[in-house]
Amino acid sequence: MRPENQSGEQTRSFIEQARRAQIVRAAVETIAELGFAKSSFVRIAGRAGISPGLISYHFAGKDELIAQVAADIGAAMNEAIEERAAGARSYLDALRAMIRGLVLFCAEHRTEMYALREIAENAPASGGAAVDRNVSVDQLAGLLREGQEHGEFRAFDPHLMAVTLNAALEAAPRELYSRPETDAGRYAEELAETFALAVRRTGRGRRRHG
Amino acid sequence: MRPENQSGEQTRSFIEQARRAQIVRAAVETIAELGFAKSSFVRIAGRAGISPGLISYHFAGKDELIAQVAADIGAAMNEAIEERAAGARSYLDALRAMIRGLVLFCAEHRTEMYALREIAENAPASGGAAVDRNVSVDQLAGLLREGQEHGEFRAFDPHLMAVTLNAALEAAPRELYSRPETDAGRYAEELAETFALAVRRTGRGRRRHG
DNA sequence: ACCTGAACACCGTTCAAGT
DNA sequence: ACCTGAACACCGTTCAAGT
Repeated sequence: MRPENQSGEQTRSFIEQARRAQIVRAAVETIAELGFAKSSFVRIAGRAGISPGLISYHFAGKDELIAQVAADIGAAMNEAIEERAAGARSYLDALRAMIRGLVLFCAEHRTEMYALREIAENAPASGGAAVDRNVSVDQLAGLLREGQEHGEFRAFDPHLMAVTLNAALEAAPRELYSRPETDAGRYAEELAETFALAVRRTGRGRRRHG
Repeated sequence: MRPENQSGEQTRSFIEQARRAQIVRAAVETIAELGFAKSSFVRIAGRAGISPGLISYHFAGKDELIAQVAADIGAAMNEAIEERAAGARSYLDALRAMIRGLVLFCAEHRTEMYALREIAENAPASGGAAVDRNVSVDQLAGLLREGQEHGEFRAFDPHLMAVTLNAALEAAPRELYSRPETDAGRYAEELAETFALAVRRTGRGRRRHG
C-alpha cells in the first residue's frame, strides 16, 4: 500500500519527498550511464542503496518514475526558455528568444539531455511526451494567436503551426546529441529565422514598421 | 542458429520469406489491436499459429522484427510521397507535393499509422527511427540544396532545415491520430505554406548585415 | 509510516529435440 | 532447413514480515 496522492505535494511526508528525489536522481544517473534498457529497478535501487521494492512503494510504477525524471528536466528547460522570452519587445522577438533559449539550453546540458533522450527514444509515452506535448503546444499556440491578434503574424492556423514548431524544437536535442559537432548558436539562429519567416506577415508591399 | 544474412534478400529461402512476412503481418495486427506493450512474442506467435521460438529463429531479435514492421510501412509512405513529387515543375512544387503527399497518406492509412505510432511511442529506437531518419533527412537535405543551387531557395543550412522539416513531417501522423477531427487537407496546406515561406528567397532583396 | 527481500507473473531468447 | 516448446535469465510488481 503506497501513499495516495493525486497531484498535491503537501500530502507527501518529508521522508517521502526525500526518497522520491533520491530515487529520481539515481534513475537519471543510471539511465545516463547504462542506458534506458539496462536501468532496471534492481540497478537503480542498487545505486541508491535501497531495496527494489521501495521504488514501487514510492512510485505508482515505472511509468511514474520515468515521468518524474522527464518532468524535472523539462521544468528546467521551460524555466530557461521563459526567462529569455520575458524580455522580448514583440511577439516575433519572443518567438525567436524561445527558440534560441531551447537550443542553447540543450547545448549546455548535454548530459541531462542524454538521459532525456534515452527516455524519449525508449519510452516516450512514459516520459509524459503526450501530456507535456499538449501543454507545450497549447502554450505555443497561445503565443502565436496573440501575435496574430496584434497584427505581427500572418493568418495561419495557430494550433497546427504550434504542432510544427514543437516538433522542430523536440528535434533539437536529438540533433545536437547525434551530431556533437553542430554549432548550437548557428542551429538556434537558423531555426529562429526559419520560423520567423514562416509566421511573419508577408511583407510584399504590405505594412512597414508600426 | 538462425539463417545468416546481412542485407541481401536473395539468400533467404522461399519459406523464410513467407514466414517473415507472416510474422510481420501478425505483429502489425497484434500491435494495432492490443498496443505495443501487450504484443509479446507469445501473442504474436499465437495469432500466426506458430511457436514463439520460431520468431527468434527468423528474426535476430525483437528489434529486428519491429524494425521490419516499421520499414514495411515506411516504404509505402515513401512510395506515396515520391509518386507525388515526381511531376513537380519546380523544387518549391516538389517540396509542397511531398509535404501534401505525406499528410494525406497518413490520413488515408490511419490503422497502419496506429501501429507505426505505437512503435514510435514505445520503441522508436527499435523502429529504426534513428537510421531511417538520417536517410530521410539526407534526402530532404539533397532536395533543399538543389533548390538552392537553382536559385529557388534562400541561403539556409540544408541539413538543419531538413532536420526541422523531417520533425514537422513526423509530427503529422501523431497529430492526425490524436485529433481525428483535423482536416488533413487543410493541415497539408498549412504545412506546405509554412515551409514554402521558410525556404523561398525573400522578396525583399538581400538580408542585412550577414 | 517506512522498508526489506522473497515470491510472482511475465518477458525475450536459447536450445535440445523432433521432422 | 525448419519448427517446437520447455528451460533460462531477467523484468516490474506484490506482499508478508519486520521496525
